[in-house]
Amino acid sequence: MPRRSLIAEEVLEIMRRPARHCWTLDELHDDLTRQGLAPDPSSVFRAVCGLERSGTVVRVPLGDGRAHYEVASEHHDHLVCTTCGRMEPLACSIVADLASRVRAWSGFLVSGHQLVLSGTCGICADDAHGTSQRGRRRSTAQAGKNGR
Amino acid sequence: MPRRSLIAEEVLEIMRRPARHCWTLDELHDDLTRQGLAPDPSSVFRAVCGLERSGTVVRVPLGDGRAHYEVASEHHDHLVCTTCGRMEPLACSIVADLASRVRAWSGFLVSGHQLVLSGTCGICADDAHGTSQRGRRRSTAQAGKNGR
DNA sequence: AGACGATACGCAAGTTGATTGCGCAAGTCA
DNA sequence: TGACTTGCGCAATCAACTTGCGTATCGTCT
Repeated sequence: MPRRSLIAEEVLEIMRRPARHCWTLDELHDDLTRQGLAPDPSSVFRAVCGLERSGTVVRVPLGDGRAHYEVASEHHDHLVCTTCGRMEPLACSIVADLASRVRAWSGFLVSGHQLVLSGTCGICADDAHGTSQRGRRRSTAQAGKNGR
Repeated sequence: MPRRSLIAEEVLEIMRRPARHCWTLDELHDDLTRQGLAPDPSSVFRAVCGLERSGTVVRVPLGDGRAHYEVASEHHDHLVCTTCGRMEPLACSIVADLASRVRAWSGFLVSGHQLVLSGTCGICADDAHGTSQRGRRRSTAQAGKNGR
């Protein structure tokens, strides 16, 4: 039996929380630190690596030059709100027929895809219009985080 | 008048060649070196930065942790062959109706997207099957270039 | 033509995020 | 309990990108 790793367990529990959908190593490390554990970044990295190796979490290339991780589940795509920075999963069935269309179109055999949609999430759109009479949940939404 | 930059001009000319569709800084630097110029990598970086700032080229986040650049044109998406490493542009109209579907589906206002399809290109699929009744249109496939 | 200011570019160093080596401590198994 | 394995902190390394600085060169102005 593999020896249990405290950090890996905590990481997994953090990642299973619905508050957020996708984590960078940094964010995980911050969360762990906030919880009282103050692990070394390398330990977080190793924990996530282990989880990835075991197939529990997957790495999501979001195109911002950092590694993002999420718990493994049905393949899905991602919506990134450019206003609040939140990320939402997007049922991938919505692009399911793409493969066959592409194949017919160019002979390319699609075996996987990575789609990231950016724009404004419902909440932020409401805010912008001032219509916002709604219980705006907005997690720790750290805004921005653009530019490298 | 801005002073002309030899490197930027060469970079642009390389990127306009049809042989390839998407370049990393390294690849550009290699090509330039092969041409006899042997610029400093930082100069290539600055040249590309300038071109990007002027809107002549755009950075394409391909999710492999490196910066890829291509000449700016109509927005399009990308097909990456996992066998030969080639990258092809994919007319983006093929995912054009996605935005409205997503909006209806989740209230998310899509303003942009980045889609990378991976799989096997027609050539590699033919090769694998030996069936090679290739009539498939295709440009100059240069192989290799996987791995990090 | 010569002076001058701005820019390109090479060199070297710095930054950032990811990854690895090493050694100690703690857990597991026999 | 002793040997072996594994988790984890610390520090170092790596890769890709980015920046600072000094010099060479260009374009313009007089």
